[in-house]
Amino acid sequence: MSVNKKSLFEAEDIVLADFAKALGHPARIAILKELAKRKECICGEIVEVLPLAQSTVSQHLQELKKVGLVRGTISGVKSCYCINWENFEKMVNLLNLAMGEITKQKLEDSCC
Amino acid sequence: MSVNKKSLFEAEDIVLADFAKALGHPARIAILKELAKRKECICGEIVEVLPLAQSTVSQHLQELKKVGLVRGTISGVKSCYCINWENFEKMVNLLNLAMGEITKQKLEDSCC
DNA sequence: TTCATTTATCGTATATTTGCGATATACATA
DNA sequence: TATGTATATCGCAAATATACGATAAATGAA
Repeated sequence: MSVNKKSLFEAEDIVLADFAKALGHPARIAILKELAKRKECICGEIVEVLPLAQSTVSQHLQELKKVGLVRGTISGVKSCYCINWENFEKMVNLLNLAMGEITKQKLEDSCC
Repeated sequence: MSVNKKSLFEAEDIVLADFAKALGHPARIAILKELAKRKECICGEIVEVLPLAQSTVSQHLQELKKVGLVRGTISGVKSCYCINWENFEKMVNLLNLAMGEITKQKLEDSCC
């Protein structure tokens, strides 16, 4: 891949693809579910629940942070993670919009 | 990555992650939109629309096929692609379920 | 101050993805 | 039959993702 062609696509599709990619690993889905379920959202608790090394979990957290689905603040030795609801809802809306747009076109007779 | 740890997660999360991963590239989102929009769904038309080489588009199509979002049949020289609505709707349902489950837990007071 | 704890980051290995050109295959048509 | 067209697949290169252990940084506790 000498060049990355992603930028040549529609801006909306790029944003949605980035969100979807963030959901594209079961560890990150599990993390989001875990964050939603808890109030404390401490990193160590997530590490305990997942079958991965601490450094790997930290990496997945950074990735979720990168696309804005998760927010993290340091409170003493521990760090506190939680879902960035504003962006999470933005993602859900984008997903619904795109999937809805596609579904709307569903025809009585598919050609294959 | 000496070992692939994905199989250690919840089956539902794995399925959803696979679907999400398939949506994780703007080319594949564009392909799905294009397939939904057209009746003929011929590969060449998709190649024309996308800023990618024919072989690359073919690869993306195969990936969508692999997760079951797209179905392809050969009709003469040309091949005919279309959305596999059964699986597409399965994906939408899984997405809604998981995202809904997470959103439901949204608390008045986020800790960070 | 010293030690333990928590977490991020670095370095590294390996796997997968992305992308292209070249080529093979299969059909349609002249 | 020979030729052109459409598409899949192969081979390759580069980029990115996945995963871990080791280590650094920061804090809290003894």
